[in-house]
Amino acid sequence: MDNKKMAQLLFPNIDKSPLYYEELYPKRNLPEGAKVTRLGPSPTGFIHLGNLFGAITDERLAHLSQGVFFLRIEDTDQKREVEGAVDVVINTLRYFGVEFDEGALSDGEKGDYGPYRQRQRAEIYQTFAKSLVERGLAYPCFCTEEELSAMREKQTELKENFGYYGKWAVHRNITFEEAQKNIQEGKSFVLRFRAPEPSGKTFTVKDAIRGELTMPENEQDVVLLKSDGIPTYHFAHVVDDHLMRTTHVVRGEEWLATLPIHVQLFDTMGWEKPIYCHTAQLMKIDNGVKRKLSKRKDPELSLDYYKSEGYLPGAVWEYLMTVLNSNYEQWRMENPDADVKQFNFTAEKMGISGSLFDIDKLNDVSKNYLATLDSQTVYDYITAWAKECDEEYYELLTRDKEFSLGMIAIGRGGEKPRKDISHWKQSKEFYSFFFEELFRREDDYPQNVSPEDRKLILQKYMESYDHSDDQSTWFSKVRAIGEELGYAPQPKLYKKNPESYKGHVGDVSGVIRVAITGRTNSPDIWCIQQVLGKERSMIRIQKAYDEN
RNA sequence: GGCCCGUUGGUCAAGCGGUUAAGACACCGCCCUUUCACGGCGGUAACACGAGUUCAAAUCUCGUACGGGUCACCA
Repeated sequence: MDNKKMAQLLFPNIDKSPLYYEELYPKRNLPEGAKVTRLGPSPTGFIHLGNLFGAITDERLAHLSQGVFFLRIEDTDQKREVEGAVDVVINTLRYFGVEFDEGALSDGEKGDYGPYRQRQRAEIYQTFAKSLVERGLAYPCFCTEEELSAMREKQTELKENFGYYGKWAVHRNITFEEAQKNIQEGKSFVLRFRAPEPSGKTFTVKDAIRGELTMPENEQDVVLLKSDGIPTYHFAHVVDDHLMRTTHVVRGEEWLATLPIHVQLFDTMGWEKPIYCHTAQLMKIDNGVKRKLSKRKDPELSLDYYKSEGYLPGAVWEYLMTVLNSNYEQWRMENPDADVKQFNFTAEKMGISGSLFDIDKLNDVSKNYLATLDSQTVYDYITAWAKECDEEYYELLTRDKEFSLGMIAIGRGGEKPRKDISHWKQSKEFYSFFFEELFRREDDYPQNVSPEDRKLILQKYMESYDHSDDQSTWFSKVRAIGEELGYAPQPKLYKKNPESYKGHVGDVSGVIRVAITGRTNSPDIWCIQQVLGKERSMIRIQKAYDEN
């Protein structure tokens, strides 16, 4: 009877019963095997690759099974909340192609299982908390922060386990009268779970990624509701994922340690547990040490970074898929043109040890991905990116669209497309010589060619140049110029008899290449000249001639 | 410190008691080739260590080492 009184004392304003909510949020009517997943970011304004990693897992699991993927904002910690962070989360995820079926949206909510912002669910948590008090499974704790840290110090001293449990749980057996007195004195309290007496027992759960896990039962009297009446993650997770009828909980392995709490809570509530999928952490090398990606230390791993560098969402997906599912690359080789969504993504194929984030691999995947796009598509993406991130580049790209399209088209399409570009920011570097504003000589002329010959080559080149020559005519002229000056028309000839020649046609074209592009390495010169136009090409040759 | 998770080449990784221990990225060499890129061929390079179980162990068990996570009125 005391428990009922206690419950009423603690939650005088709660008048609904758990049953009310059970009926309000009935089981979902979904096809057999459909998975319900959720992403539960806290609105701190920082969203990183790890979040996307999890989001993709959630999204694939749900949609491959005709299930539901929803967004729940876990804003139970008011202190850490950053203004506008919810929109940042939603917009960033949308940019990266993660769409939710229901949940919190920037302009409201969608779905029948809301509200989807945890602070708005306070009453729901309190209803279930109240029922736990009634059952004698939760109690108020009036310890202050100071008292708790003093306790912790003592535990350290005595080398006992930290925490609020067993004999350390000072308010565990608080009486109704004591509680009433404290409340009347205006003391604030948290609601703690009354864990079973320490027994040393273990239990096992099946994790979809890790298989069978054996862990000790929880014996900590964890906090269910904070003094402001808002739940901790543990309680919110259990209540929400039950009422929202989540079937699969995907989260990072840092949650493994608290899994015993969650399992115990589900069991005492008498609810069916979701299937847990604890993903491996994305790691990075820092001073030779492999460590978890950290929000504080790794701003370059925030999703905004990839956006601002101009990595395409599709490319990032492609990369993440190779990390997420070990058989993805194999599948991709067999299905080069298939949509990534056709891949049969499974939790079982996910790795269990932390993966290092590999920027080289991302770049490679990204190059392959971008090579499959047509010029117009690339133009659209690249200008959209530049508009937001690089005004100068945007101006250059858009002042003559046909020109830019021609530039992008070089080496694109066909059997063996060039793979020069991994992300848009880098494309500016790559394309720089197409624009007078960015053009400069970066490399030296070929060593084999003397300064005198250099000048002669450029002169003869100008004299013989005809913009309407096709590629092979053009090249045979270059060859002829070289031959006249003593350069082998074929590299092979030169290699056979290096003494008989000054160099070979590659050296001759190298001079022209440096004159036109400022570099020793570039796409095909003829193609570049066609895009540049006769006039600009000749100006560059002339300029190089004058400088030599 | 307690508890939990992990450890296959430089990186990502297949592997599920018998394999010459895949593949991808990076690197190197060769070929193709006017440079580069693309493409093709080839190469260097790995089961953390020690016991045990077994005819047989990268695979199972136990220790050790190392790495990571977690022990909040944060998620």
